[in-house]
Amino acid sequence: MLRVSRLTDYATVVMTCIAAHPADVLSTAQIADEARLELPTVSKLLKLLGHAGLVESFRGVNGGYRLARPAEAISLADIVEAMEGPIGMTECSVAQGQCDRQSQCGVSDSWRSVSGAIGGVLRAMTLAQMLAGRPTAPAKDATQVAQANA
Amino acid sequence: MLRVSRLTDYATVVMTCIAAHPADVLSTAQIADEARLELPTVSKLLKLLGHAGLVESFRGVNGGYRLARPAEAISLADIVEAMEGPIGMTECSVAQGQCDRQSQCGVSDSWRSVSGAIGGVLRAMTLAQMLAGRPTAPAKDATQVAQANA
DNA sequence: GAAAACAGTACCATTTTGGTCCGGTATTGA
DNA sequence: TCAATACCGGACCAAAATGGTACTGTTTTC
Ligand code: FES
Ligand code: FES
Repeated sequence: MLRVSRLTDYATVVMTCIAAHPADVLSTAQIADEARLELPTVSKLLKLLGHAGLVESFRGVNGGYRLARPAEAISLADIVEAMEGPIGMTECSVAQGQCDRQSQCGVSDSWRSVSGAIGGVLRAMTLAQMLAGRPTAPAKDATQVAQANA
Repeated sequence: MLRVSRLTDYATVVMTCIAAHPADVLSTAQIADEARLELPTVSKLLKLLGHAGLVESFRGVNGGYRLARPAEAISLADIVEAMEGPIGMTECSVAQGQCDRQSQCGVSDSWRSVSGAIGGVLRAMTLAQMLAGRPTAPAKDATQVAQANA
């Protein structure tokens, strides 16, 4: 179904919850409650997101998490990459030289091209736009352009 | 890694092989040989592609497969949908109402938007372009537009 | 009617995913 | 000082998806 993993979906939910309280440091329990997700799951998500530098963590009593940058400076691509690693549509295109067919294979260049385009779409969607929950104009423009080119 | 399944990758290889011989009806064995893939695997792929109406099949001696439409009229989106079903980035966005969080969840609209944009990118890449193996200008344009919007 | 070649389906091994748990460490504050 | 809070880093497991293969049936040609 060409889908993103469920954890990645949840990660966006968690990030919007955190972004909704820009001033506060929220504990995992608070975030889990607000996102309506299980606490251990949220904990795992936040570890990944922290590792990617998207959230800051604070230990000890009254510890928790906070966005590391303003929501405008965090894109959907950042979140997806934090959860799933680099964006590449095919195995061949990331593991350069692993596929013994690559020399004769004419499609790898095309796949790399569309991977880049999809990365662009993901970069165009910011956390701030997701928080607003509105139609998000830029992605729509990209759709129209792509369709016009087809 | 936000990747398409390996079978889908192989499907594009198989489709370009078939497209390279627009006049002939190729047997599964010939296609497997040309694509350097295992015969049973190619057989499975072609069955799927046939169901989706992308290739025509002919039974009996000297049977085989042929493109159902010209390569210019087959997009990467067609192939991906044939292999993986409808393009939707999240489980929630396809199974409307399955997710009990949907009412409070503010991100589903954003995901739907990017799913549409990504569908546009996939629709913009035709089999003919993949066959040419060249940089494929349209997808690049889409990338630039998306990045400009970011 | 024999051979060629696709159709359908069932099956299994492996990998990936989703989800949970636990011992360790840092911070706060009584 | 010391206990409570809360993140950190793993290990761990069950379930699902994936990929690959095999087998039986049907259609067409010669
Ligand atoms: S590069 Fe591996 S199949 Fe194309
Ligand atoms: S609609 Fe299911 S998590 Fe957003």
